[in-house]
Amino acid sequence: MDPRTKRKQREYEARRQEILSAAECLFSKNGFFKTSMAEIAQGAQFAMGTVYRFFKSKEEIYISIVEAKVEELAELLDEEIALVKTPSDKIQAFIRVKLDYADRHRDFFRIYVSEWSGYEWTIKSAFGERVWKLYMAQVDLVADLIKEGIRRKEFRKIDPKDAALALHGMLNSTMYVWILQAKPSESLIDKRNLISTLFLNGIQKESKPSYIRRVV
Amino acid sequence: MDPRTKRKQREYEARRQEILSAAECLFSKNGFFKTSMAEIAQGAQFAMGTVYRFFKSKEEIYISIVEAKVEELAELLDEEIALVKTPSDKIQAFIRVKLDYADRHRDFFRIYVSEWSGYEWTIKSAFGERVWKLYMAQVDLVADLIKEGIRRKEFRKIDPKDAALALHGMLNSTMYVWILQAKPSESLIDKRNLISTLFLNGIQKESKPSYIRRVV
Amino acid sequence: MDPRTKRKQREYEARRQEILSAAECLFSKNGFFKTSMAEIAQGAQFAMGTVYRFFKSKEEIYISIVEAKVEELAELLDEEIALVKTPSDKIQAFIRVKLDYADRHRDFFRIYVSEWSGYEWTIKSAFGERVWKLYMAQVDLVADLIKEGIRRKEFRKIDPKDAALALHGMLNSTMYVWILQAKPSESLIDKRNLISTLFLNGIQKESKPSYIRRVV
Amino acid sequence: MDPRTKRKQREYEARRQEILSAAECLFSKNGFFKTSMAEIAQGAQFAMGTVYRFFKSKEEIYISIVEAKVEELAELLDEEIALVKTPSDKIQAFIRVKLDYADRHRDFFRIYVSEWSGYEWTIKSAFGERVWKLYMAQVDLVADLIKEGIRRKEFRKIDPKDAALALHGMLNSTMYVWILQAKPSESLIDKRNLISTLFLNGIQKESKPSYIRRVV
DNA sequence: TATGAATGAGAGTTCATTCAT
DNA sequence: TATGAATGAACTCTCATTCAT
Repeated sequence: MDPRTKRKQREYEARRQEILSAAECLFSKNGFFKTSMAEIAQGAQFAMGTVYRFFKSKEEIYISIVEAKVEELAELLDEEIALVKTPSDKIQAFIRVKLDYADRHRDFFRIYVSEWSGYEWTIKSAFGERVWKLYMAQVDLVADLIKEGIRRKEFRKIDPKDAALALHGMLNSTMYVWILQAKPSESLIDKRNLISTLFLNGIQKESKPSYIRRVV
Repeated sequence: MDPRTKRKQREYEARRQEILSAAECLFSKNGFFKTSMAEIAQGAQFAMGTVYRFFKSKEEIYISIVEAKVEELAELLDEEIALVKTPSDKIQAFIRVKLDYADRHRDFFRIYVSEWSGYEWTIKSAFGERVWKLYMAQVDLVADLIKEGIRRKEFRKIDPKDAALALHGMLNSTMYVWILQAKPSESLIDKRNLISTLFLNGIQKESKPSYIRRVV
Repeated sequence: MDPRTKRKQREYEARRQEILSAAECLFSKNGFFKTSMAEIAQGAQFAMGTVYRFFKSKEEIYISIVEAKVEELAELLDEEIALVKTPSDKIQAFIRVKLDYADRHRDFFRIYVSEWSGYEWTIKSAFGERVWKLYMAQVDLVADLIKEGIRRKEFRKIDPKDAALALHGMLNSTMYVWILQAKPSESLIDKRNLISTLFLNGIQKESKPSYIRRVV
Repeated sequence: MDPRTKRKQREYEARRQEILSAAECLFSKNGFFKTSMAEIAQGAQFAMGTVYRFFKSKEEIYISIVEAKVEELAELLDEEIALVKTPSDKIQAFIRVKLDYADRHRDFFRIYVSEWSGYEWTIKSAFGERVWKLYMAQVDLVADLIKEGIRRKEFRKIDPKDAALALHGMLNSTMYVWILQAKPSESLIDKRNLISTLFLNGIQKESKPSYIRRVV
């Protein structure tokens, strides 16, 4: 490819990222509705018209932020889950990676949790649908792990989707309250053992000795 | 009391309710920001000025809806929990009552879940604080039940608040997805056994035979 | 006349006065536009509908206040001016009575000055015209005194109307600044000698020894 | 400076002036409260949002009009007063310049007089304070001239501030009535001699032959 | 291509006035 | 006659989006 074109593409991407960064910070602080395009443009050091060259609406910026991060998270989850064998271990990895990611992207997770259960009703668009699908893909990922666990007789016969949803909720509410605390007394990652234990004990066969590997 | 005054009070309350009803429906459908006072007034069949005789701002309407319902739910929870003895049974009652209430107040729970995890950042006011406290009171209620269970050696030694939060999340995400389905294939109350089993197995002592009473 | 009818009339007048009193106080404090009918009604201890039985609009209340007081002042001026003989003395009496009246009706004079030169452009009605005529009648009263003084060769040949207007302005600005002071260091009546001296010296024949009687 | 930037500044200033002009006309005709932002925008041939790019509130427009003109007048007064020597001449210059300015800025003086004595009670803000100070600076300017006249034994021993206030009032009421006349039979400047004579005779030492220079 | 001034519909809120009780 | 709840037009101000430069 023409190196000139390449450089242009790189620059384009860089500008796009700057806008997303500025917007992420503002959305996280003030919410979607109380953040204005003027603020986003100023935060990204661009004129408003320029912002509109990259995103056709405020809504699209919002969706793009969520999409990018959720995709990144999805990849991370896939990678880490692939490293271990048993469904139990995979679920533990899932929990660990997700909490860790939230720990490191606090700003974004403010938006994430909010989107997951708050804005969905106010942002109805093709994009909203796409984000929703990404979310549900995460739930389905866990559901599949549970299904495999049931097949292996490690887990009890429960509805995999419902159980996956429950795990999602446990993680979300935990993250939510952690985010609200101005100075979290403890790292979010410390909640990992509680959630792992709680969830795995909850779905494992009663007979099976509940052994949760403690990760240091 | 003067019967005339009484009737007036009744009428006042009736009108107030009509406004709250209309607003609840609209907030539930479109969210707080995309619902206008003009829509609320029209929905309640009143002039805008009339709405302002009952509520001094849009925010107050919102808060009133949440507060009233959350308080009602809190009372229901208290009552039902008092009817059974053991922490396990009380937690099961908690889950049942909450899912049942959501089943019967679908519109409101759209707002409830939204508020619980999305709204806090955009509306911070004395009212917002009050609602937040009501939410946390529910979490604390469960935390106390868990504490008691731990004291009785029925539950494992876990952080009661964190566990309570996890249960809250499980319920919320379950309700959330159920609400999003236009025509729920099954009643929300059917999820009760899954969540009860999952959560109680999760927190109970491993030695103890996990016995979840099936409620018919 | 039927004594019953009489009592009714007395009561009617009493109610009317209560409304005017409350309104005067409020207009004086907050101005015409920032005073609401609800406040006036509440201040007079009546329902809003009742206020409208006595005055057909907020504007009419405003005008009525001004009219009543200006008429009272006009009568006082006539009486006091009649007690002395020379144009000089009459003018001094005019100044004294007006300042004294302002001293005693501070609230009203806030409105008076305001009306005299502020609100006229915002309140255009038949009533506004009437108040304007009352004001100008006061100017004409002084103009006539000056005319008489000129005829008697006590005053110089100047335009009586213009001179009268000038006196009006001197009084107004003096009263205005006095009213604005939260705690006037001195009584408004103390300004009398300055204004009398200034104005009479200004219009008297140069040859004539300027003798201003000092009133104790 | 970059010529492009310069042109932009010029255009910005031009637009700002257009808004101020339209507002001045409307405020003068209908008063502050009965003039709506929609009318101002329409009068200036702009969209409402555009008006708000230049002024952050209706109040700020109002204040800006008054401030700009009062400052211009203040400069004119300073200049003209500096051209003559004696306090008497300076006071005459003051009167002449002010009447002349009113003659040429009729619309504004409607607002000026109104503000001077009617507005203070309804708009109390940092801006209002500023305008009030500008007004009082004019009074103080005259007060200083009178003080100097007293020191030179040209004027009688009177309170300089009170006398200055009286002059202000004479000018205001004269201007006010002139403004109210739809088609003034005579130019406002013709009142100059009356006011000068009246005021200077009023404050000059009796012994001193009253010599008022007639300006052609 | 980048700009940011201009747009104008629409927001929440107020309040003089009316009228059923 | 007295009430005060109801009205709804009008208010000030915001901001996502467009487009001439």
